[in-house]
Amino acid sequence: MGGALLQATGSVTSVLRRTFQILSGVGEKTEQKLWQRGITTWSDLREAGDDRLPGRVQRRREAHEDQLAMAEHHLADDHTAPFDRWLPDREIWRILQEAGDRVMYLDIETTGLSYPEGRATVVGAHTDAEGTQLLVRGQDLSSRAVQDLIDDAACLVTFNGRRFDVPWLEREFDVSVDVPNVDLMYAFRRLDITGGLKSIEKQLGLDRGEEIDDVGGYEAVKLWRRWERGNHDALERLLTYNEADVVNMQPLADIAYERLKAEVYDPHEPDDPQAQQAEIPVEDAG
DNA sequence: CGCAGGACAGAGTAATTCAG
DNA sequence: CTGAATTACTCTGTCCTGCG
Repeated sequence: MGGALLQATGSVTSVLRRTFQILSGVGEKTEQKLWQRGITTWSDLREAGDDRLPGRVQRRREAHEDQLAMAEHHLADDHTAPFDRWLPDREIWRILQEAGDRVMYLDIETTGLSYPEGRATVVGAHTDAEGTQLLVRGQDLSSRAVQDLIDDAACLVTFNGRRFDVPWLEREFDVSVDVPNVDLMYAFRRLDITGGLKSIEKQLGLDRGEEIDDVGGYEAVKLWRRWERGNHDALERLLTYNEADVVNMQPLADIAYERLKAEVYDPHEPDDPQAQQAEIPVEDAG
């Protein structure tokens, strides 16, 4: 695999640093056009002559330079938060690789679906750096603890968390969540993989321990009630369940990232004279 | 069971391309 | 070059989803 090393230059640059949709007036199509013309990184864009750029990009050059400088600046400081606002929602997954081991997989259990009748019972988080932390109501679950947890993250990964977990935490614990949130539900929906977390795990062949295979969301509510009535095992089971959720989200996120990258970026890779891919159709009419 | 917000469709506007 | 046709982007409004 001698030659692969040279080509690997391309894959070292994360998708986020190939992303032009953070720029004004640049959407999906314009970004693809840039990629196909061999302008694949931010520095490519800065160095490209006007003759290689679509008109709408030429005309916005000054604004784009400011926007790129801003993006570089935030990235250098590990501030991924602004990208959550700059990127169209469907592309927020591109932040994932940038956050490295500060990606936090987050999942909460509650006593029901609606607030404020329901209350959070377990807040579970998993990171490569810290492992799994489970905050339990009545023990170590507090606004402070939740805020500390979130402040450590450069990026959250949740399942339906944009609509459930994160707004819930913001309301019940009055925390501010100033980090991007990659919601795997939407990432997978984009890959035509639909269903709940457990269903998707199954579809992808990920197995959780069989002793909690049958635990669903509503079961988590009942487990908490049993624990409140004095059943110690019920809490153990609930915690095992929550931990499985946050731990399993990591491979899910990896799969989603790789597949989305393959779907979104790879088909628009520029023709590389060193890597003659015979199957790239040449259909450029201009 | 309630909900925020994502997908999708349609309309309106701006930019780009193309024929002549 | 010009005007028309095409393409891209943005905004608004509906519908629908999976969370415990």
